[in-house]
Formats: sequence, structure tokens, C-alpha cells
Amino acid sequence: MFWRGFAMLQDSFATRLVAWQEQHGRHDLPWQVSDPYRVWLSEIMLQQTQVTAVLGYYARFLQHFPDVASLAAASADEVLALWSGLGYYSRARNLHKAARMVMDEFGGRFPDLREDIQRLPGVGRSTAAAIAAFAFGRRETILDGNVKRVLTRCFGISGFPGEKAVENRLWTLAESLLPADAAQMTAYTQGLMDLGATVCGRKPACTVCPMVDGCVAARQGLTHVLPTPRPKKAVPTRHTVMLLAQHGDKVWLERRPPTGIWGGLLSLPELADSAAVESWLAAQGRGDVLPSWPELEHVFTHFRLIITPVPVRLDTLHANRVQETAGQWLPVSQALDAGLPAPVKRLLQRLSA
DNA sequence: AAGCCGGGGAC
DNA sequence: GTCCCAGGCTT
Repeated sequence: MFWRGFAMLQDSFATRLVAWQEQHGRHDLPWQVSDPYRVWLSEIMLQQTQVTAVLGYYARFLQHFPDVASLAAASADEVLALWSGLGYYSRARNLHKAARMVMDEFGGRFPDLREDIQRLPGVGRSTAAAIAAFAFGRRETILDGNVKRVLTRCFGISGFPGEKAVENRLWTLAESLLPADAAQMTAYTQGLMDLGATVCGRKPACTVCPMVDGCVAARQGLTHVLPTPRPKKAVPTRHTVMLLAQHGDKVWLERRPPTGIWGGLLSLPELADSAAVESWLAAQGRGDVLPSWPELEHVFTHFRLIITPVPVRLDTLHANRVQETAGQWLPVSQALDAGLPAPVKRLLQRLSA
């Protein structure tokens, strides 16, 4: 009977998970601490980003900004530079903004209620719940990709979890599964993530799963069908021309607008077509178009970008021209340390090689 | 409700 | 090549 299995698992879910986490879960991750600042930073970095990708960034970031006060005092450029290559750069801008909000609106003390934490920019319900649980032992449930995978399988819930109706159902279910004892919230929340990450993944290891005897997907052979995958849609291809202007050992970079793709990052100028190269060159000074470079492909979640790099060299610059534009000449080595989109960084690395 | 926003790991 | 990850914000 489905309903009997459901009720049995629902009753024992938290108990099983906590026991499993203590025995088989992860205990050596650097953000498994009670400092809300460190928990918060890790949760933001881990949004749509895998643990292995975050580890290095996390350590480097903490080295520069060990607490919320130092982060609030930093410039946006410093923060973006430390985020460069991690992706989803609005996370860095929101992180910086939120640090200042903690200082100004919460008197430098991190809020300890999920509802208050959630008011910080870049912090939604799941991230706020993770911080509340890990740093303050609150009985709040997370609902991330791991939890969605575990719950849709354990409780046999079909439909794409990104769809609102399915997600609402998962939130309600997740809340009903919380342990009664708040002292277990750290192990429980970590257990949800660990189970999803190390056991209930793409190819689930059901034989070592603490939920296997109650899991609907395991019992009905549906682990390969659940969770229901995102509906497919064709990704469009876009083309762009990037100007790779060199003057001595320097390269010309421009600040991108604060919103949109690569918001706020330094980048190479984008030109409408190759005809625009000549006019740009003529306006800047005296120089030449260099032999062309091969195209560069960069793939996003929602589109494919083909970049045509156009290298040019400026021998002499027109006086006063620099002040009229939003760009700057930077030594290549210095540019590589700034916040740059990944493909732009690859181009500049090619330049310095 | 649907689209936007990066980069990389796993397969 | 495909899929999706410790999601949130905007429209």
C-alpha cells in the first residue's frame, strides 16, 4: 500500500537521516561551522555551483574578508575580482550589498530568524533556511536540488520540480519531515544535502541508502525517471565581435552595465561587425588590424555565444581620447586579476602566452 | 509562470 | 554531446 509506506517513511525519515549523517555524512567541509557569516558565504557560493568548484573560492574569499565587517568595507571591484570565474555575478553584488545591510540595518549582528535572513538580497527561502538551521539551530527546511531529488524519489512525486505546483507540494512535504528536536537541525540539514550529493545522485546507490525500504522510486524501479527532468527547449546561438586592442603591454577593457550578462565585470568591447573595427581604430589613434584569431565558443544555460576576436594594435593614441570613453588601458597581467568573464579571461591568457 | 543569469563536473 | 548543480531575481 502506497499510503502505508508513505506514513511509515514520513515518521522515521528524520531519525534515519540524522543517524545516517552522523555515521556516513560529510564532516570535513570548511563551512561546517556555526559562524553565520561563513555559513552565509558558503550558501551563496554553493547556489547552482558544485562543492568542488567552491572550495578554492571560499578559502580565498575568507582570506580577504574574514568577517561581515571587512566585506562591507570592501569595494565592489575587490569583491567581483574574488568572484571572477565562479559565475552568476549578481551573487557577488548581492553579497556585498547584504554585508552592508547587516552592518547598517542589523547593527553588525547577523539576523537569526529565517524571515529576517531572507530579507538580505540574494537570499531566498532555501538559503535563509540553511543559514537559520546551520548557524542558529532553527527548525526551517531547505529545498534545494538535493532535497528535491531525494523527496521526489522517496515519496514518488512526479512532475518537473521547478514547476510551481510541484515545488509547493515539496515545500509542504519537506516541512512535515523536520525533526521535532531543534538540536538535530544541523545533522538533519547536512544529511539532506549529503544524501542527495553522495547517495541519491544521478546513479543512486540504493543499496547503501538509509531510506531504501521506504523509497517509492527504489521499490517501483523509478529512480531513473525521478525527478522528472526539465522540459527541453532549443538554445539559440548568438554571435558577437570582441575587440582585442593592444597598446604596448596594455589591453583596452570596458566596464559592462550592472545588469544583464556578465553584469559589472570588466570585459572586451563588443562590436556590431568588423566594419566597426576600422572606425574604432581611427577614433582611438594610429594602428593596425592584426591577423585574425579563431572563433571562440562559450555555452550558457540559455544560449550559445560565438565570439569573433579582432586583435588590433595601437601604435599612437589620440590625446584626450581616453577620458571620453568608459574604458581603460590595463596591463594584461593586471587585467587577468580583475573580474572578467571566463571567455574573456581565456582570450587574455592566450595574449600573454 | 517563465525567463534570465555562468561555469564546470559528471557521464 | 547532455544534464544539472547547496537558487534568486525580474518581468
